[in-house]
Amino acid sequence: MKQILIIDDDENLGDLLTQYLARYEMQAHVALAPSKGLEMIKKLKPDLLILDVMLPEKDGFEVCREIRAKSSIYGQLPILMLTAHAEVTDRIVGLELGADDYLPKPFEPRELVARIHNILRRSGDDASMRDIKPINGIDVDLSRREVKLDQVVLDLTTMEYELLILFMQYPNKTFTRDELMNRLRGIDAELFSRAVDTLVSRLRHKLGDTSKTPRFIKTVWGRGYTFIGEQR
Amino acid sequence: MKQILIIDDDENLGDLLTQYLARYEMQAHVALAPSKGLEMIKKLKPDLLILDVMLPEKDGFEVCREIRAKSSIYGQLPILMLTAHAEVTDRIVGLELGADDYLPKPFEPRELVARIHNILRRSGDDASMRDIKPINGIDVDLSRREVKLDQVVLDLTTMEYELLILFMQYPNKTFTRDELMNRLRGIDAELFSRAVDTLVSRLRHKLGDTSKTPRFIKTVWGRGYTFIGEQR
DNA sequence: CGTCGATGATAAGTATTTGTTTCATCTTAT
DNA sequence: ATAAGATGAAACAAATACTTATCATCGACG
Repeated sequence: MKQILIIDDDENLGDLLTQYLARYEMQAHVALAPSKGLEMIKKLKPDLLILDVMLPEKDGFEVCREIRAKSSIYGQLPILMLTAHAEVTDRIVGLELGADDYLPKPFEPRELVARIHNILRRSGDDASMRDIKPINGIDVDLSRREVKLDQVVLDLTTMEYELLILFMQYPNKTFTRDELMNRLRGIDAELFSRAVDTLVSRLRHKLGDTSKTPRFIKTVWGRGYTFIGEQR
Repeated sequence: MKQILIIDDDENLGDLLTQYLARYEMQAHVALAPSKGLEMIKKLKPDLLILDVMLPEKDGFEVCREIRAKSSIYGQLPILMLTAHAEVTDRIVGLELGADDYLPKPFEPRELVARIHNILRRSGDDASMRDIKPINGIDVDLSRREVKLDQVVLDLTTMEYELLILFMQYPNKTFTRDELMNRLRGIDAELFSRAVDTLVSRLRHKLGDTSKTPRFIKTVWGRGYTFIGEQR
């Protein structure tokens, strides 16, 4: 489980984030002050740091600079900064500070989760960054975001790609529509529409798959969908 | 048995829900006002809270916020909110409030039960999430919803799957047809229907079982059916 | 702004599952 | 052995869920 450290003096926000991230299999810890935070980094060895700009003692920029400066101590810890205003953002991400990403407050929680995943992926440490084994003729190159079916490159949309990745990470697992929606969009989505079905249908089509005699995606009637792994 | 607390000032709805949930092995309690509700949480330690948005004293959002804020008192109590209108829903589930799910009124009771199960499952507390021991060549992976018979994956329908799970949770227990009906469909089923027999027959067929010399499901004449555990 | 591609919603058509009926077969009690 | 009730399973009917074409909407991009 990913360990996330949050340095933010807003205790309430910290709690909420902790709770929210828990749903995505991330364990969050909160430090209310930078000094405490730096201490915790050494102990916890978190996988990612969420850093507020507005802090007591010294501001987030300072903290970020310090961490980057002392990389021998803190390593290449990925950092996501929370900015109060959008204007300053330019400087944050660039060389000057070395943060990996930023997010202006107020933000959508799912947006945060998306960014976290992004950063972890870039830093090559995310579970979703594990290589994906070729299955049944489908070959995925995560770093290039390229999918080949029987040596032919497929042109997939974002959703289609994400869905395929998700499926291939858990071959033979039956996903309910809720699960798929949640994993793809980060929150509990509306169930009233056939959005998932449509998406699956589109992906199937590009994979040259048929619902009747599926080569890849099997419909589990009354439950959801399953990506067929190697059969034995 | 799961304890569900309902905070809703509509006494009628509360009664109906209580009754309905009872069929699904959930004991519901109703609090008509938030203050009373918070009190009852402490006493009852419910497994889940159903929270109406429209309430006297203060609205459901307030209550939700309060519960989340005082997690030291209320713990990580899962919350399902009932919203009068669908528009606000985005904010409910997200970080801002920390509810686990929402359901716009009016809703189908079935839908409610489904959501409750979802939430309880996510919070890792659902009985249906328990592992099932392999018995006599049948291996069930609940998280994947996968059933293997002698290493071969079986293709079961929802009802067949549910029936098998139920059987395997209580090997050697003789279920009457009523019991099976009630457990599988959650309602008092008509006693003159042979639906259970048909279902058992179909499951047997997929298991390669025969009623005469049963390997798995034994008919207890005049009573019901028994799933055969390990024999010694 | 207007276009284009991606995604969401809707609905008609189709497929699958599940319930019911029926009848052959089986069990048990006379 | 026979009758009465119970069960098994096939065939049919009803309920339910899925597929996909089509249209609407949204956001990115020029």
